[in-house]
Amino acid sequence: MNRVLMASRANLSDIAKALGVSVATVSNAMSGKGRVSQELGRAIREKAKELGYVPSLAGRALSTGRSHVLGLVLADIGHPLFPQFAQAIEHAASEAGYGVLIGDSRGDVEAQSRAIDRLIERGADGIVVVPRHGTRIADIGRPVAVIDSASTPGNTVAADHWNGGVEMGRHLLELGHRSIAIIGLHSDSNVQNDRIGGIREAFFGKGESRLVWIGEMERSLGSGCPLGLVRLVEEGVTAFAAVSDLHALRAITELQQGGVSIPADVSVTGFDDLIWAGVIAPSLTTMRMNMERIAEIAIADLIWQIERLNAAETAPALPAPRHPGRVPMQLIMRQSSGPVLGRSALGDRASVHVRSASSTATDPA
Amino acid sequence: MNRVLMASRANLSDIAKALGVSVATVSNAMSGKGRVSQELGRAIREKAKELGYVPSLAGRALSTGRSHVLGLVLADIGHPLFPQFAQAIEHAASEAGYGVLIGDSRGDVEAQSRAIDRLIERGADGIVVVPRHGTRIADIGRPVAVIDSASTPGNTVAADHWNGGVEMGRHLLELGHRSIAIIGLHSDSNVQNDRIGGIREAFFGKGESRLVWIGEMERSLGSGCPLGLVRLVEEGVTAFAAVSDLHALRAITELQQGGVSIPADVSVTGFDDLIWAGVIAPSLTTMRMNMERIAEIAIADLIWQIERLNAAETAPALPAPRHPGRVPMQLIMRQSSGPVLGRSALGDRASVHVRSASSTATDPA
DNA sequence: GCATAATGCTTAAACGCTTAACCTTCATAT
DNA sequence: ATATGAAGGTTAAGCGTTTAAGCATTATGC
Repeated sequence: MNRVLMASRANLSDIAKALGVSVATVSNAMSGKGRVSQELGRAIREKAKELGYVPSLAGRALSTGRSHVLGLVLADIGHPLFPQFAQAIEHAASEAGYGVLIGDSRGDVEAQSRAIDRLIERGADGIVVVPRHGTRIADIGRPVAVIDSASTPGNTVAADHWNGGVEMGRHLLELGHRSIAIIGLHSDSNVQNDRIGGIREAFFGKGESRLVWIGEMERSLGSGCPLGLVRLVEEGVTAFAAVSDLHALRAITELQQGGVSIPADVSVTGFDDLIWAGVIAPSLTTMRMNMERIAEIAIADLIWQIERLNAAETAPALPAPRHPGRVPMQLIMRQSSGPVLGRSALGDRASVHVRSASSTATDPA
Repeated sequence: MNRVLMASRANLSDIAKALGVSVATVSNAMSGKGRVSQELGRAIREKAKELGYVPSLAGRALSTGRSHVLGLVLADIGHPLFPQFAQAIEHAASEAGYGVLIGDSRGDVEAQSRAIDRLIERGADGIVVVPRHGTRIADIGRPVAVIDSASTPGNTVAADHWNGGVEMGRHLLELGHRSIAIIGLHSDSNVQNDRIGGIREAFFGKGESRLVWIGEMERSLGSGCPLGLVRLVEEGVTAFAAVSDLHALRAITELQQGGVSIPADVSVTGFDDLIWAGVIAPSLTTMRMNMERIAEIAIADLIWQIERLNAAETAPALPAPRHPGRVPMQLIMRQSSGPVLGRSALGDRASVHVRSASSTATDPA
């Protein structure tokens, strides 16, 4: 029965007492639900403001059975994209009057379910999950919105990774690239597979694309091992399309270290537009998700589910807010991708050395 | 009065009814507070498990006035370090039985206070703040733990950025570097200032250190502009100590693009050990915070404050858990820092040219 | 002019939990 | 033998909100 923390906070009954009305009336006036006269309503709201009234979420939660809190579970909370997610989700949720409780799954699949359970126990009305690659979210007895990839079963909304891939492929084609290497981590991520699929679709019949799986190489050569990209350049690859900025960064530094100039000698592109993408040299051409939109949709869907549960048998059928499900990605063109220069891409290492001087990709030297 | 969401959840009274005892007894048995016989206690806990009892946080919160939820406000939620923070805080809080509600301040100072207010309104028992540079946290009427830098007023706990700087400076000195450039963003970040101060302290009397402020350069040259680091190399700088991996990355790519080889020609070091620090080429030598420890301390302090408020006049004085306040940082040695090679650092661009693929800014042509 | 309805408000119960206060019963000290 | 106290419960109040139901009072329909 501790009153210290909440000390000075006025509650409904304070307002009621001050105005000589009943608590119920005050509640009605504040929520606009019951029947209250115009003037009394105004007076109450005024008094509320005057007393600095802030509704007690705990009281409300107890009474309504809804906490107005959403859980956010990122499978890989360590992922650099997490901030963007968190920010977008928090914003969208907050706009809708919900708070966001974070859950950590420490990367591991089983822990993911535990994290979800914990959030539910804490009273979350619904959960937003960005699942670990290849995980299927078990049916917990509460609304869930899954953000992953359109090809993930149960997916609610996602960036259109496939089309993003297609666009990225086209971008490279337009620049004249005909032989590229796609860099991915491993094949059990739906997101990556979609992106790769898109790129390949764009290249189908128009160019050659080979695959570099970082995961496999690291399994045999150890984490952080060189990817042998310079050799690929010698073999004629003129562009590297990484499915994540993280891998693109790795590629750029490895190539630069190997004396390959970007974008003069080869182009490198990424995905996600991570925070540093714009400030490295050369700045990274990448494909960006519309997080705000994705978050909005996920939250809207979640809230719709929650409200539907409430309406239950009462209302016949709340109209489902049908959304696109796939949100377009946006190509951010920067310096790391450029036109293929007119030279035999193969074996001409000497010219690479000479010309690479500056990033003036157009220098005919 | 909606029962749908919480549908099947058993409550204390269900257990009480099933066992023919009073609710209070069940509550006591579960919390271990009141007086309950061994056997009854066991029986109750058993029944609770059988019925899948999960305490209602809302009920408890309403009754005790404590929500067991902490707020986390990152000034710059977009910062790449955020995931680490969030993860560590969530873990520490969760261990202590608290949930973590996130608040977004969208970078801006005034929004930071609003975010804090919102969390308080949502009933957070206390707040963890990683403030925006140079912000002072106003006294909200609730426990706060500030994580920033020891030189920030009101700071609760922080990595020992200064000593981290000293260690980094020593590391470079040991490698033979006598002329370095320190790269920072702007001078109103206490964290950066501490790091810089430490590095300079190490170099004091033993070598020369100059400063590069990215913020200033960008103000005149535009965001993402080149920092002119190659020129500094020509002037004799043999190492760049960035106060953040973000800037180190920028330096590495710019140097590599300029044909400077790392670590053969110059060394580059960072701070924070961001996720990609280990996989770029060359992998980045950096200074890492002990987030787990910092989070632990912050949470412990917060909970202590909360409990003290509860104890109020009751107990005379809970012993304050005095903690170090500054948590040591750890040097992660990787490939980007190496010994100064035996050559005149100045003007010997030829050797640089030969070894590195290309050059431009330095090309005498 | 009378049944009916709408309006404006109050009463009271409920949500699930905690906790102070009280009531037995039995063991121990005096 | 009687006061004392501990042990093991129970009762009941309270946290702040919502909401169904009730009750006057005033407006509306015919």
